[in-house]
Amino acid sequence: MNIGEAAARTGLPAKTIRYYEEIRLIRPHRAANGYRSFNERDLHKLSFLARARALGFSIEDCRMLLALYEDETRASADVKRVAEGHLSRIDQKIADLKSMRETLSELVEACAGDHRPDCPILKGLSAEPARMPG
Amino acid sequence: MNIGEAAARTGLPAKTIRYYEEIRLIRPHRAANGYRSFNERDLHKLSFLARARALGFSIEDCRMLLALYEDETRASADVKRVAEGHLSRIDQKIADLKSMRETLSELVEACAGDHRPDCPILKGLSAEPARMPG
DNA sequence: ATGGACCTTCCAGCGCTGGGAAGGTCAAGG
DNA sequence: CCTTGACCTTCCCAGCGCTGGAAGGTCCAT
Repeated sequence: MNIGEAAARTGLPAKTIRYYEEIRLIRPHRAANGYRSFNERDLHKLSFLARARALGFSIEDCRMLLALYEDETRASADVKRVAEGHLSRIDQKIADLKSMRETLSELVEACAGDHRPDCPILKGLSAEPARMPG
Repeated sequence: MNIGEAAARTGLPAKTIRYYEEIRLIRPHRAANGYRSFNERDLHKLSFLARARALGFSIEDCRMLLALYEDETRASADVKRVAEGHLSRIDQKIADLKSMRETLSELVEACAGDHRPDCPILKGLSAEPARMPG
């Protein structure tokens, strides 16, 4: 099938599929007219990529996971290692965001949000953030 | 002072400071020899930017916040609106990451992580993710 | 005069698309 | 047979927010 149908069936934009081919994640055949030609195997790989990307795996993680997916002799430990690495990166991001959220919401709550110029948010951004007042 | 000292005192890399000038967030003077020359006001703005960026504000948010910071007649409501917008983006990101984390950790926990090829993580990525089995 | 630390500009790249131009190909309809 | 329009192709530019490197100018100490 052509790229349009592959896009429709995997939910990935055609642009993204071309990009995945460019970076050698997939290697669809070419028809005589030069069009990419996708088989069921390609579709599976694309769907796999779509799900892995939706879980936030980097492209390089995806490349590794796809290789393991295709390797019948893999050890599940190898897969698990990749996933655990990603999990800890997610945890780190969540922690960072929560910390930002904490600071920011304190500032927002302290701000009257009216017509006056006095603003704790700007004060907080212009001064070294004071530590817990206690 | 030169860019090196400005970098040391704000904690921002010199490259980043040059970039901020390029996108017109700051406009340091130039000395006769062509070197950028930073005054205290520039330093304050750079520190402000460093803190705003550390809280995850986008460059465009920073541009807006900096303009409000410099405008003595601002309304704190305008600042608050920017901050609240950012706060809700943070909340959305946290929610997304938590959702990823949830799915991923279920898969990781189900994986034996041994020498055998059987792997629930790969299975989960290759099949339509099953909804709660209940 | 020389060395090295500093400064300058410009160019390219990261991951991951998205947008759009310019052009080839195909199937259907007049 | 020719046109229309949907599809496909490649290529290049843009964006985020820097970051790296190359090539070269400036300054200061020795």
